[in-house]
Amino acid sequence: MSKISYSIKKKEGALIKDPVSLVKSYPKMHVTADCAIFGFDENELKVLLIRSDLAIYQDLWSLLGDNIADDEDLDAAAYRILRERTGMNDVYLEQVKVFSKPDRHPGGRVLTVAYCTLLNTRHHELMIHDNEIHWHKFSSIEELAFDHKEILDSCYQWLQKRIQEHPLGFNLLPEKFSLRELQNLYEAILGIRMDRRNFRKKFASMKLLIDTGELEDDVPHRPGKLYKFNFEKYEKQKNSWTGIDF
Amino acid sequence: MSKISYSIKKKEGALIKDPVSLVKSYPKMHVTADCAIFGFDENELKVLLIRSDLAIYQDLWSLLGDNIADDEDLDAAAYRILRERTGMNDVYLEQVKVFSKPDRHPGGRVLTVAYCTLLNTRHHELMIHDNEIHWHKFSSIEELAFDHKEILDSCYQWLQKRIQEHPLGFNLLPEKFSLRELQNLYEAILGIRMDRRNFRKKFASMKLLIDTGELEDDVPHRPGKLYKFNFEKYEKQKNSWTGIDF
DNA sequence: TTCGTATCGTGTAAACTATACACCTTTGTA
DNA sequence: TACAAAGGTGTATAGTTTACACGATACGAA
Repeated sequence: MSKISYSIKKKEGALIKDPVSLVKSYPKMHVTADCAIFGFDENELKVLLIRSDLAIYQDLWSLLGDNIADDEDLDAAAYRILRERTGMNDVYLEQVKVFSKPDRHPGGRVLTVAYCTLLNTRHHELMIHDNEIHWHKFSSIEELAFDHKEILDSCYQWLQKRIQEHPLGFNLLPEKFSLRELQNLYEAILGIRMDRRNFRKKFASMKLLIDTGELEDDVPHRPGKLYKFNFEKYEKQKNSWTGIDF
Repeated sequence: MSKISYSIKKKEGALIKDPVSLVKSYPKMHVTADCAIFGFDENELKVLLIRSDLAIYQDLWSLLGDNIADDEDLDAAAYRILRERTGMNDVYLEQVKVFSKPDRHPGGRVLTVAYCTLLNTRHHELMIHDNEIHWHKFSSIEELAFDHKEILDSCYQWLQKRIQEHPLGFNLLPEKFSLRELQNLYEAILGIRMDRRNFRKKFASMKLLIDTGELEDDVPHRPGKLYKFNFEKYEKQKNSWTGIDF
């Protein structure tokens, strides 16, 4: 039984009137948020990494992370990290999992909350000025500092699962995109090939795509129509949403 | 930008040789684990709650929780809480989400990691000796101490979703159970009625039920067959598992 | 012992959904 | 002008899900 277990409080018998001194008697630990920042570019899933500044992880890369400030909500901390590093505010971001192995950080016990972040690299690339930060192909990332490879793999699995339940993929694409780009994205993330006609039918039946009336203009072949994702309509119906299924 | 942001470290230029003093400079906070402990009894979903010992939450109940010890993994902490309160070791338990609002605890900032726990009440009821702890009907829980109602609701939503992807429900049932009990469980958790024949077909097609050859012996009508869940077979195939779908 | 009640156990037809598959069109480039 | 590359579309088949009904069995009460 832990030395600081709940049962100690109960032995006092009477109700506790001073929660502040109670909480002060509890142990504290370091807490960070780490963001697995995914982008999609040249038909490949990319991850934004920073060069580790710890000597023992020399030449290794790590996820972007930071401490949680004393009065800061975790989601706010994750948004702050994104804002500081990419300059962007309107980024899709979701909490994935806490990583808590006592020895996961060489500097002592640090608990970290993993966030999965999806953004469009084109939209964001110009705002990154730190040349220690780069986009890496997800498929060629082999080793990272700390337990960040494990965290990244968890976030990728989370993404694979989540993208089949909700249309998150649009956060990785430009505002206007062709159906081919959309299909390439799904194929890259899920690691499977799909039938083009069936893929189009599936998205057509969701009725969440808006035909912009525009065409691609930078392809060396017949250009496809450009669509926008109907975020508003999706927001309205997502409570009764049951999944996409590929 | 946060006062304790990552970028401060980078200004030093050279690589950091002493991660321990680096980490010591970070802020610390209190961290707990709270368990939403679900049971199933009399065709109802139940939750194990403890009477709050804080005066400001007098007459309110709360989830079972405790601090994380300095050298303790989060999952280990959740198991410890379960072991201390129910006496059980072999309980199904999964991390759900971190709750981090700065003002969620009246005694100061306490970050908590929510765990969803499933157990069979019959198997465990005798081992609970603390009379401040009771099973409550999930459907009649209206207010809890702290933000525990919000946490419980998140865990319930997690359970509803998860039980449609993986056969977790068996953790809430006795070792041997009838198909009617199994269906009652799913109907209670999902809040829907199902066709008995289709429900049976679905589970039959999974081939994860073992016919014990025994019959119910405490029902005032024709007894049903008793089955066991084939945990071993499920463990082997769960990596390639794609879902149940009700 | 018999009857009423509650549940058990089972199969099939219809509706729906997912899959496999091919051809002509459009654009750009050589 | 013809070749290369992808766009855009429809249909038939297989597979899955749903809706639905009846005889059998056990218990309890009269």
